[in-house]
Amino acid sequence: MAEMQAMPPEVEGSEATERVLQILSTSARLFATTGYDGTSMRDIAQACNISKSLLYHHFADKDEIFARITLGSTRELVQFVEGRLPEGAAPSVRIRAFMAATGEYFQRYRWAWIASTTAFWNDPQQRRQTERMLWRDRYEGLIRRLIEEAIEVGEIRPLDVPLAGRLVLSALNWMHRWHKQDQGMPAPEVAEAYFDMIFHGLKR
Amino acid sequence: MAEMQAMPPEVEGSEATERVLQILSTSARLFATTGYDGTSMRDIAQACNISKSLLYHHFADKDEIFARITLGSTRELVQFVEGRLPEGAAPSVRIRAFMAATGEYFQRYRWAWIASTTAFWNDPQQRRQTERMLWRDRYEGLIRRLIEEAIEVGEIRPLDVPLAGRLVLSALNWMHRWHKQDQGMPAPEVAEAYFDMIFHGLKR
DNA sequence: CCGGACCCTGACCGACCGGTCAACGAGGGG
DNA sequence: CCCCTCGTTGACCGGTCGGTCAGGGTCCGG
Repeated sequence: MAEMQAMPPEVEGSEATERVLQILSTSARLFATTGYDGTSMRDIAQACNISKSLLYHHFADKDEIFARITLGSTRELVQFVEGRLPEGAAPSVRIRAFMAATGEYFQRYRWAWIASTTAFWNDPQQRRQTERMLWRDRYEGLIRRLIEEAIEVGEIRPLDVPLAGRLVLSALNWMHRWHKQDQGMPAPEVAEAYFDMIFHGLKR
Repeated sequence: MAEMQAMPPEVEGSEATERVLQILSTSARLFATTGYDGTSMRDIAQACNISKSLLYHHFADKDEIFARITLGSTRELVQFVEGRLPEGAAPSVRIRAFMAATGEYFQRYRWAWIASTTAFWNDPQQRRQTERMLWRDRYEGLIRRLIEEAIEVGEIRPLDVPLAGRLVLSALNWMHRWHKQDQGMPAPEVAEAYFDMIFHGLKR
């Protein structure tokens, strides 16, 4: 179950030819492992076994490749997670599902996820990142709303909601720094273990 | 209290001239904001108002500047935190102090910290990072030992210690992605609030 | 058979990269 | 006075960067 795929479904332009998909998934892996500045167009072309010029036939420039990956990945993450929240369930159950779904998304689309979460968080000149930030805000807004609902129904004690949300997201967003593919606990289980620790507390 | 300083005390070589310190602190800020590959030696020289050649008079190459920052910062972090654990106190109190001290270190040496925590985590060719990794392991070993002690004395329920340690470190290591200087809650308070959430749990 | 659309290529561009080098001026000891 | 050290500089190096360009090959509709 839940094997790793190259890229999330880029439904948008519906112009996802094989070549374009190859370029995107290869670039995602390179961006994730060596960073944006550390990945040259020559590197990408070579890893795809195509000429550098062909990259510019399919994409306007390096930044467009990167933006496609990060924007697409972030948008899909939100929709993926939203689609996996059990409707009508208790808020705490939905928070747990939120975390597990994020873990599963990370496991599936590892490279795109890593490229995305490590990207330009402080770039003064927000390139094409504004739309991506909107999705990111929606993602963060979602976990905050779930926490608020849990407080309202009395499952969670009153506390600093933005900070609690950041605690949850920090645990998830830092996973790529230590979690290995096909080794140790699967990411969704890690996410659920995190939930249990955070929800019930470490205290005996 | 706890105002920000440029660089942690680089006692080591005792050759911390003003110029060297200026180069290190300026480089740390640049590396932290634009990354290693995104920061050129020309950028550093210009930001210091010196010639590029002078950088090579004080340092062998770009990598040495970076290694000095990350290694020095990591080593100092461990010693800083170790020196702030109240001896004889209960393990949970020491865990709280561990987190608060890390928050304070982040606040003081912000740029060096960020450059350090975002550095080459997956570099295949470990440049001069091996010694730094030793300190990093010692830091992670420290929080794990504190958690184990808390379990032994019954303050914390039996659980996956490495995972609990990662939860704590994730919260701290992700702070730089959202915490702003001189705005909002000071970093040590954030760290303590994190501890309270994790230790007592969100559950009502 | 022609023409255009679509993939695809190698040669090439100016800019910038990390790093080197010879030399200069100031200061101090002999 | 000379000479040596030290902080400092601008000119320069080969190589790589992101990006451009003219054109080749192939397939398909007219």
